[in-house]
Amino acid sequence: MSTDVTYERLREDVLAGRFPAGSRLLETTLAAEYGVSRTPIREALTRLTQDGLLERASRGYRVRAGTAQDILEIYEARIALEGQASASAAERRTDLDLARLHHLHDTATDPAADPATARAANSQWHHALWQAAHNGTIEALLTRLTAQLRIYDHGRHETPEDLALTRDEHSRMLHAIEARDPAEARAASDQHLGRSREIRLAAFARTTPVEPAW
Amino acid sequence: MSTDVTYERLREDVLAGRFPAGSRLLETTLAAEYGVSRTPIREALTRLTQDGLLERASRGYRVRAGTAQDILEIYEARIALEGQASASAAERRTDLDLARLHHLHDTATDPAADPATARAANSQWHHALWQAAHNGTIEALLTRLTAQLRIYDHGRHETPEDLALTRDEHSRMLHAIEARDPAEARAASDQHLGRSREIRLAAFARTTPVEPAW
DNA sequence: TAAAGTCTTTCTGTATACACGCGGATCCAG
DNA sequence: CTGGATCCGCGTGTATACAGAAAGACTTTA
Repeated sequence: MSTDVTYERLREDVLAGRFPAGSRLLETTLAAEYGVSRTPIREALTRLTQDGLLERASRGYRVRAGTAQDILEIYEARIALEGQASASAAERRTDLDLARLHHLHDTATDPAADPATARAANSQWHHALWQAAHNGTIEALLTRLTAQLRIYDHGRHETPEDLALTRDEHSRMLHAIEARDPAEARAASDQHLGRSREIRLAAFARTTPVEPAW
Repeated sequence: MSTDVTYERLREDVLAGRFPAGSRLLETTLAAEYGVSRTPIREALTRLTQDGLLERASRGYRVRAGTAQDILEIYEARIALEGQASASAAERRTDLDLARLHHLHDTATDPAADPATARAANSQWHHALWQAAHNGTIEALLTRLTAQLRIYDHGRHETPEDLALTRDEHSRMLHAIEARDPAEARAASDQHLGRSREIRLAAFARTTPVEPAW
């Protein structure tokens, strides 16, 4: 019962940026901190390493310090996979998938919603899209890749213009999927994610000094 | 020293089909079999599960029994990623990358080579292609996906016509990469993998009864 | 004062112990 | 003979013990 819970907790803490950049994650320390033995901690750490969220250090582990190059790599993979997922969704979506996408899209674009809610809805919208592709393999890969991207997101926040663009691009993808037009869905996905990549790169450039201290 | 070695050994044994289909992999049994304690076995099993090679059973683990649906899913992901990798390789390949690809291609197409050597060279050729894309993320994902496909390959063997077609398709990809033509490289990759998928599906249909016994 | 070597401390890797839980087998009843 | 309940054994989950290795500090020497 403890190992899965521990994994989830540790994962949340990593993704929420609760570990100072560059700090060492030690099995012994974490075991005491989470009130379990080293065994579940060990398993959680290896899983998180395989998820690409942590990396081994000389003594323990550390949160993976991403480079701009990593962002480019991850996006190249994500664009390829999510483009395919969008095309597949256009071909294989059920009416229920479509209703889900519409609902989340409406939630995200509700002018009365606060930014946090809108952001969560946008994130869930992507998940719903992957589900609509009816390919569990691709869905799992995309879940992993976007989790890796979240590491770069600490302290980032969208501007209203970003949100408006996101809304329009999601809208274009949604219409293509509704119309069962795979090529258009893929093109819309590529456009959306290409812009998303630029935003993340810009945010990264803004927050990262030219020459890291280490 | 033991855990990585154990993981490699176990992985090889799984991929080589040394565990009877549907048989249970038990920590205790494997620990005795490999002459180590349960701890390294545990870690190897969780990693292999995350690799998509094993799945949990009620008591232990079992080699993932793949369905035709799984093959289609994996190929959909692989085609998307390897198409992107081919395009990226066309853009970013170094002369060393190109030399590697040529060398392996020559080895694979050497009429004096035995089938096993040619097969190994073809497999290495794909690895070299992924490297030439200079995207470690995509390379890692493709490595995992093709490992999953190997589970379906037991007792499969290419016909001479397959090998000839593979040679021609690799050749087309190689020329596109050499000529730095991303679109052509992607198209050639799609064609190659699309045919590869059909071959695997046909082999699967041939070896799998319509209604499984379980 | 700086460099090199040693020593201590600490963390990991592996093994093992112990308890819980699930599954199968056996036995009883209908 | 079949359905169900109970009991036993095996395997996993978690904790812990122990040894080996590596990093850092301290000492010694040039």
